[in-house]
Amino acid sequence: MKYTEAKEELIQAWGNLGYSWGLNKTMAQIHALLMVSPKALSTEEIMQELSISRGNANMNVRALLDWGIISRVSVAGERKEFFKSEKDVWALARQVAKERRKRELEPILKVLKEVNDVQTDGSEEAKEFKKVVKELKNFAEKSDGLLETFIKAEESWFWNTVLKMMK
Amino acid sequence: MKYTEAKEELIQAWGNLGYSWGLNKTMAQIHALLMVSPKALSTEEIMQELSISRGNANMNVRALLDWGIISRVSVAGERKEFFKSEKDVWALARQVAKERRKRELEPILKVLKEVNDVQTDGSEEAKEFKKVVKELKNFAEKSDGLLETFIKAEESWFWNTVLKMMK
DNA sequence: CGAAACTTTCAATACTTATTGAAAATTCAT
DNA sequence: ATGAATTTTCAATAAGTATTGAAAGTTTCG
Repeated sequence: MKYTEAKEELIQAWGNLGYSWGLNKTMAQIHALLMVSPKALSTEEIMQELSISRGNANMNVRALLDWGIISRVSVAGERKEFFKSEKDVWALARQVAKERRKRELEPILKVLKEVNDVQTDGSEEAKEFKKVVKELKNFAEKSDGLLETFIKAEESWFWNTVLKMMK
Repeated sequence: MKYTEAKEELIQAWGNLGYSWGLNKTMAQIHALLMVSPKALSTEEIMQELSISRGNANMNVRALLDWGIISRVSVAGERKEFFKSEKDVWALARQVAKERRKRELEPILKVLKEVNDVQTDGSEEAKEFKKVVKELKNFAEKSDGLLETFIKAEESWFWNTVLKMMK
């Protein structure tokens, strides 16, 4: 397989994966592009490589900056901005986990806490409801704890521990 | 807070969470409804409770059956089908992990393997590309292993191990 | 300051995905 | 086999999301 094809295919696949990680397709593709690029790229170059419009490039670059997984770079003698990706996959995963925790887990935890002290009228429905909420809350809290550990963990420590788990 | 409100809110919140787990909103809401219901529900009842059409209910119920997180139930003396959810949150999480592994991780692993033996023309771009692919592949494989362990694990063992990790 | 270089915004529009509801297909008791 | 009960399908359409591109805004430098 030739390099250009391979690059194309990787960007495509990364686009799909990123999508299921909660990014959108273009966001994930820009990210993939910056991942495999040895130098920082300008908006122009991103537009070119992915055949997307200026507006699209701009919006998604900013979203990536928001998520904290790419950063701005100044190039001496150049007026325009360049962007580079965090290349450490581990750091990237942590960042994504952090964002998703904030965006997804926290809201449901809030609801579960609220809903937990519902007034039970003694009906079977209400009893079942309470029971389920309690279990969900327990699970969500444990997951939250696990995620937090992951987010704060050092790479080597984490994988060592995980490897032990997997034995 | 009253029970009916609480139920409403939980279904809503679960809908959102489910969505970010890769289900769609209605799928997740049907699931939430079945989770909190002490008895199995018919398509009619699902339509009623969530104010959705027959077709929509049918399609999403089937998708949930496909994912293996709800099941059919026969009720003596009734001709129509009833559905109930797996209520064990843990089993549910495992099932979702399994599906997502199949749908998301496996395809990217395939691409990474393909793309891994690209012919490097010696350019800096190609070298960087190879390096990044290698790292991604390594990460994806480790994640895959971890997921597999999770999918196969017993609940108590898993949380015990995780709790140790979190110390 | 003035104007070229560059970035951001956003209304219009294209594209994608979800939903409806009625018709077709299936199931099942008689 | 018949037909009532039930489930499934699917074309039409609604709703949601992403993308464009040109205009407005900002920055930088002579």
